[in-house]
Amino acid sequence: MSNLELKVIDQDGAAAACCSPMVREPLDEEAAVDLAKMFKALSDPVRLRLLSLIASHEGGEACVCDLTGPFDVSQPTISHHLKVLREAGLVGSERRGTWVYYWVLPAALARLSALLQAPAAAGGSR
Amino acid sequence: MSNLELKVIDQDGAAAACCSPMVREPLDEEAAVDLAKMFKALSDPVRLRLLSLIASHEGGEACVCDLTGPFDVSQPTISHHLKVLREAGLVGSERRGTWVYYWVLPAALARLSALLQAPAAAGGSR
DNA sequence: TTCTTGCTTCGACAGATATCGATACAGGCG
DNA sequence: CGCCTGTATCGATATCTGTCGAAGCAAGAA
Repeated sequence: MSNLELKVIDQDGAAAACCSPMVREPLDEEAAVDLAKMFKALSDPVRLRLLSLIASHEGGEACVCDLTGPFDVSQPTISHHLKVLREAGLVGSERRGTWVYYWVLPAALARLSALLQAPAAAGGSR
Repeated sequence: MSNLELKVIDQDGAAAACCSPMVREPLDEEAAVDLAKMFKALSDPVRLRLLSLIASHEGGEACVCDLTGPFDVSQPTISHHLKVLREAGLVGSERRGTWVYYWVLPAALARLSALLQAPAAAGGSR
């Protein structure tokens, strides 16, 4: 295997530096509790789709009115899921006049992504 | 913000090929349901620690007897969490004589990691 | 065989979660 | 001001989840 270290490019100087892959060393309990909250926010199909809708929306943000259409659930339920995503630190939001806009916080996703970096060829699967 | 594009270094040419980042295009419902199951398996602190314990264990695998010690929960509970991880496709297991061994399935982690690849500077965070 | 050890399954229960309709709040428009 | 629209919160409820102790199963030892 190459001797290149995987380097995650430092985005806006944030995140990604904090978390080496979990497959390299055991997580301590405190970190596990923290990370589990974020994964829990991702553990619902509606929230996953909301997140991807927001992220892939033009300008990187979307108002709630753009988000209620594609789903079969009621508007209060969408609002609930957005709150969960917000409280998990995965999205930010702001009211602008009549509408409320949501956008993804990339550092949070990057943190989780880095954590799950698999060793692939490294350790061998068995 | 900088105009640098975030480039994620291609690690060992593996994974990351199957799933483009969710921030690029909306997830369809079927994929969301499937992925949500995996994230749900990661949404518990005990399971996160179990996974990292298994992955970082010598040889890339660990028997259940190695996994019960570090936790405050009962052994049946550990067994339950291992089952959840297994049914989510995140780990494999095999009985070898007296002991049962678990190992991480790197492709599954890689898939999730790729999905969460953030565009960072690309779209702009707001 | 019987005993012991390692692990899984079972049954129960407390607490969390997803969902809804109803209601409240915030802001723009007459 | 009153009304309408967009969004959040409330209260209720059915389902899911994490946890336990007890019991079951598998494999080696005596």
